[in-house]
Amino acid sequence: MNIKDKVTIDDIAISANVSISTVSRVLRGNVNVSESKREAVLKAVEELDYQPNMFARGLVSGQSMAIGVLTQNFGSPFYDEILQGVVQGLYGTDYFPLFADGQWDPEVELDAITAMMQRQVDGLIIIGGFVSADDLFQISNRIPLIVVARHIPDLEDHCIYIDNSLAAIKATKYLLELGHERIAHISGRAGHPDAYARLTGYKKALSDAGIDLIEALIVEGNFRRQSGVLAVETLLSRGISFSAIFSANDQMAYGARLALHRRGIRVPDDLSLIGFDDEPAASFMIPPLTTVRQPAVELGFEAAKVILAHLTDEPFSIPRLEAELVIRESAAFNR
Amino acid sequence: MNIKDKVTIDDIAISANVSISTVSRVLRGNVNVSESKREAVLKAVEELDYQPNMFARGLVSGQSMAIGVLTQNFGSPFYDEILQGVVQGLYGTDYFPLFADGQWDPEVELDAITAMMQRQVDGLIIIGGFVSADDLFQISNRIPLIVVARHIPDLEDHCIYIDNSLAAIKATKYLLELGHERIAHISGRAGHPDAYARLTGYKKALSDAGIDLIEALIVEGNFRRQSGVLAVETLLSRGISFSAIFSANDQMAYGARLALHRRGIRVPDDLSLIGFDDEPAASFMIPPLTTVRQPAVELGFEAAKVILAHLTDEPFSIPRLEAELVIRESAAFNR
DNA sequence: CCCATTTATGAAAGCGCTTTCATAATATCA
DNA sequence: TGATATTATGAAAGCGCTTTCATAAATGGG
Repeated sequence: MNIKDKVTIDDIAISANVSISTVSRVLRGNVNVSESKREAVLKAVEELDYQPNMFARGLVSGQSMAIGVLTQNFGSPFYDEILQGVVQGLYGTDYFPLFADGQWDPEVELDAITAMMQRQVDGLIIIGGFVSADDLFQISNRIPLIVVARHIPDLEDHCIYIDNSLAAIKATKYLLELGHERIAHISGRAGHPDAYARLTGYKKALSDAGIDLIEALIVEGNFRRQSGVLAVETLLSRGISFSAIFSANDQMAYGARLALHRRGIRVPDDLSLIGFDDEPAASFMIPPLTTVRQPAVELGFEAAKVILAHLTDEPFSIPRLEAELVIRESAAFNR
Repeated sequence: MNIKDKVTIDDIAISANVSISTVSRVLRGNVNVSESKREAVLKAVEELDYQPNMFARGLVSGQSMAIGVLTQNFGSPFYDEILQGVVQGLYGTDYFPLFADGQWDPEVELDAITAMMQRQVDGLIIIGGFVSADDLFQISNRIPLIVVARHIPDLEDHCIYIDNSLAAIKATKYLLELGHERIAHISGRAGHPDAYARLTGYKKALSDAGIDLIEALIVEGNFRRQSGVLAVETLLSRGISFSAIFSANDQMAYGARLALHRRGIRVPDDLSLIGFDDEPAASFMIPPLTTVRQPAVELGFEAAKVILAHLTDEPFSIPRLEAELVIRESAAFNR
């Protein structure tokens, strides 16, 4: 058919023997066009395999029909699930998602946001990340913005997130109910709000139960698997006894599990282990991991829906989602 | 500063008291402009926080400075690693990746490709997928195209992939060397070329070793974890003895591992297990999974580099990458 | 110190599309 | 049947930018 040279609206107009205005009209489909011309145009479009140039279209309409989606890392199960939610939420609509990877680095994130805004995205979904609240605030009054899995007080009605502290309380409480008193905690990356909230929840649950906090039972991880093994090594080397571990995410729980395995410590017979996130892989851990489920897909899905509502001026409200405990086999009664 | 209304090149021109031509020139930076005006322009750009409209720029230049990247599924570790490679390969260049998720569905894939082409991407990287060779061929002579992790005979010099059959031979051979003779195989999704190639390699290795193929030792999976557990159930229910399993990917190996765990079959003591891909999580399986490593990140990185070379008319050649066996602890001598 | 170059700059065209505006064709009603 | 309201259609403007073209200013050589 056509080799290389792009087919433009002019080609269609000529081929269908109408003006470009008419071509545009049948393509947009919102104005009256006689049946005969409509058919002629459609036929020409078909024959020449015409694909409208979104740049030209966007330039005049001011809309790109694209939504920028900034994730932190392709390959991070929790974030990937949110992404899937966004994909699902946008599928079948006229909007196309433009994804970017922030690499856990505020500078890269900002670059990506700039690049997306230069590409005239009609809205922005930012998943987690470290961009300052200030910057986000600036962005939010330039373009519809939804922040997922992160809570920014000044941007209350732009944030879809779950209460991490509450979720951590659920996890810790469950361990408490199983009779564990000396519960270790592998915390998340220092300075990360989620890490902080989960740690806070852990402490709260303990104090609510009237149990004294033992600082030596807390080890700092960075949310990555390897830091889970390191954490267990550290914990063990401290020589304090404990019967359960609450890990601030599943990834580190896997690492912890491996370290325990190497030491011949059985889970849950000798030690109970509980994670956070409920990644798809969690139910395939040996033994299947008891964890706190974050409704990741829903988070992404809702974000897509809310931003869509934004763009179409429909009313909407930020949904409030909650984490729930998923009981599997990695935690058992203390004995 | 500026609330909502977009700053255009005209605003800069007025503010810097020069013509828009001059503004454009200092921004593009390839023509002489007097130092004083250059500074004035830069200052205005800074003050007004001007961000060029890529649509306008792309419309006239015919270039979008964007590269479309089609993956199959955000959250699929192997694909995500390739994506990371692409991100790394493109980082710091003037090109921005536009990602799309094909959802393992040729129709969705085609839609995504269309959407990206309408957005005038300068090049396309397609990772795996089911788009017909024919369609890909069409695409390839419209736009620079690189296909990753898939081999299409007619598009030899557009494909970056590894020899899956050879890789499967390595895995099977290793099991053979460990003294296993009755080796089961959990194959990948029916109709998938990689699945077929790996199955072929498995058969080849057996026949090379003079071992008769036992059809009942082959179970069909679909590359997902759950199918791994099903596969083991099926295998076990067939009542044939076997001392090792070669799974066509790591995901199914995890599933298999869980099923084995449930049955109380120890790995590797009672049964050896070997995977394919070497996902990041593989080394955290209990026990750490022996597997065939696909150089996923490199695959993506090279794809980015090759397409970049394409776009800048630099010479390049398609790199040939190979899989290698990663020996960990899930496979042991047969006894 | 004058004429030929070179350099800096603005005006204007044009990228592919949408949409207003004007006009021609057609339908509607008293 | 004539006047008016509707409907269909093309011409043209304009979206924000890059780049050619033309011109004015600066430079240099004899």
